[in-house]
Amino acid sequence: MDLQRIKYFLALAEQLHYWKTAEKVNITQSALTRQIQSLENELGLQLFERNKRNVKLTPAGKFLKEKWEVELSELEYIHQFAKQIHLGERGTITIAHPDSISASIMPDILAKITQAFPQLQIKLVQVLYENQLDFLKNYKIDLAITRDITSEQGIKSKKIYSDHLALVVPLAHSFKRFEDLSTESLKAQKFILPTKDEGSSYSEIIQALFKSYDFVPDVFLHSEFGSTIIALVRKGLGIAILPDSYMHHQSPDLRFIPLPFKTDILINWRADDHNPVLANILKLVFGD
Amino acid sequence: MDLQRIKYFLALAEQLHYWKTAEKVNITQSALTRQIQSLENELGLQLFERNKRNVKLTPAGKFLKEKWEVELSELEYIHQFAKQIHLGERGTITIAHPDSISASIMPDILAKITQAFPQLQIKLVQVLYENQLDFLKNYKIDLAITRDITSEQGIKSKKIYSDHLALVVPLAHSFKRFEDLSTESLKAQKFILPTKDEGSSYSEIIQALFKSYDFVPDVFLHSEFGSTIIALVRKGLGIAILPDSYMHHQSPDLRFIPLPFKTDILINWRADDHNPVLANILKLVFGD
DNA sequence: ATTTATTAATGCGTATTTTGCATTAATGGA
DNA sequence: TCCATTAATGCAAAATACGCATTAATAAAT
Repeated sequence: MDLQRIKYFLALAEQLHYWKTAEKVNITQSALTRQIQSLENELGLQLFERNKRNVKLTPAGKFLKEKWEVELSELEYIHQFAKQIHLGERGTITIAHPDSISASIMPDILAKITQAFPQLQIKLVQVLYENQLDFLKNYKIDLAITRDITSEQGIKSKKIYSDHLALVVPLAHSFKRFEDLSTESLKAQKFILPTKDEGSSYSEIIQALFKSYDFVPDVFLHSEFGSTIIALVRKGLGIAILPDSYMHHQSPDLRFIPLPFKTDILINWRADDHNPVLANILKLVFGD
Repeated sequence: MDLQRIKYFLALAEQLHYWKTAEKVNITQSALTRQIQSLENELGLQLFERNKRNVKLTPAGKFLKEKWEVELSELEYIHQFAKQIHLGERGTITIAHPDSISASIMPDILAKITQAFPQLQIKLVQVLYENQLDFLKNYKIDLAITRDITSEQGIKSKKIYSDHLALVVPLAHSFKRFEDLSTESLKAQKFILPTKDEGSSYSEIIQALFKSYDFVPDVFLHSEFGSTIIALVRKGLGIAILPDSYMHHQSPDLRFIPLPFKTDILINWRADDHNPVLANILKLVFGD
């Protein structure tokens, strides 16, 4: 059954006149007659009660007019919706990102996305560092924003930002500026650091930092969660090293002392992911 | 857009394999390929992500699979429903009938209808005698059961039943049997009779009855409603003449004395009414 | 009663679309 | 590197849809 036929039927059901209807839908009266006839045959019922003079809907025709009108407009809506999905204007994308950037570049990225594609549904999730790539490969997330470089097969990555590491100390602490730091003064500190992850490029940078001062830090606590670390530093339990993105989190009683070490933020996605939503987002993020 | 195409799409979306699907839906792989292609063109989007080796739904395709499945089954249901309307198995019919038969032949008729066509919706209405034909012609009712013969243009009628008139008296009344009646004894009675309607064949029969006894009755009250008349007789306010169908109404303290006058019950409908529901009901009522 | 105007159905030739067959081209696995 | 698999495509045949002209039925006008 052709939907076009149903449209012809609806037009005729409105006009109840073959000639006028045929003209309106841009076919000849003969074609219209046959379209209606074949529609009737296909359904095995009569749609119109007609003689050579008058056209009138049968009860079944009246019923179908009402139902088909609804059904067709539903279909039209569905097709529009599908088109939007095709164009990547509609759909869902799940993004994992580290806590550190949730107050710095994430708001910018999200603002850009929602402005360009207001119909998009974005799910933000927190994923442990070690799970990020697994989740990406297993379609649990579509986009992973990380500080780690990966050379995994089938995953594409691109740097979108880089920030400096910073030493985080309470306001009252004796460290005020970078120049206050020395191997001696650092050795005396208790450190709160991120979980040391084998092969994580982020923890390698931190290790490189300590190596530049040529000592092994006294780490009394590891945590994967920046906000936990910040809370502990604020309580005076130690000092930390964090990306200076955390400065954007409101922490009035802390001091961030920038260090000459940079940490990159990368965006990772499946190379074979053809979801148009992803393509749009990547275009948006790299576009300018 | 042909619904058949959508069915092909759904089959392929299930199998994700052109050859197997083509075999299943009884066309060649080449035809299926082209059907999907033209569907994609028509919608302006891609349904499958495919190379020479694998077939996979795109996000839009996945969305449409779900939606179309629902929509198609809805359409199928609608078409079945319409078919039932066409066959007169489904729909609404409005019937007017006199109060007198609501406990005699109406239950039989209604039982027959609901048994044969359980999906039918029947509306019963009470209409004043004088309005019956008007309502019928103006599509306010579809079937009028009356005691009056009509020769109205465009209305068809057929007798379905006839019952006797009966004299209705309180049990204590001196009239016990038909033989008790005489012109003299009748003259002494007070009568409660139906509204005298010009040209109504029913009131003509009652007039004929009195003429056979050769007197003019003392009518102290007219009412169109049989149940009102019965209530008045029970209170001892007079005696009445009613169709003996009223015997089926529970009236323990009344006596019905059958009279040798018959009154017909007719069923009336519009001659140009092609509603299949009507045809079915007429067939049922006259069928046996 | 007869004529006229209107209008849905239909016969027929043409144009368009769809189909099947055979072949091609791409791809994953041995 | 070769082979098996499988979606796409060229082409001719079949099916379908279309428009034109005509027909048949009917309501309105005379």
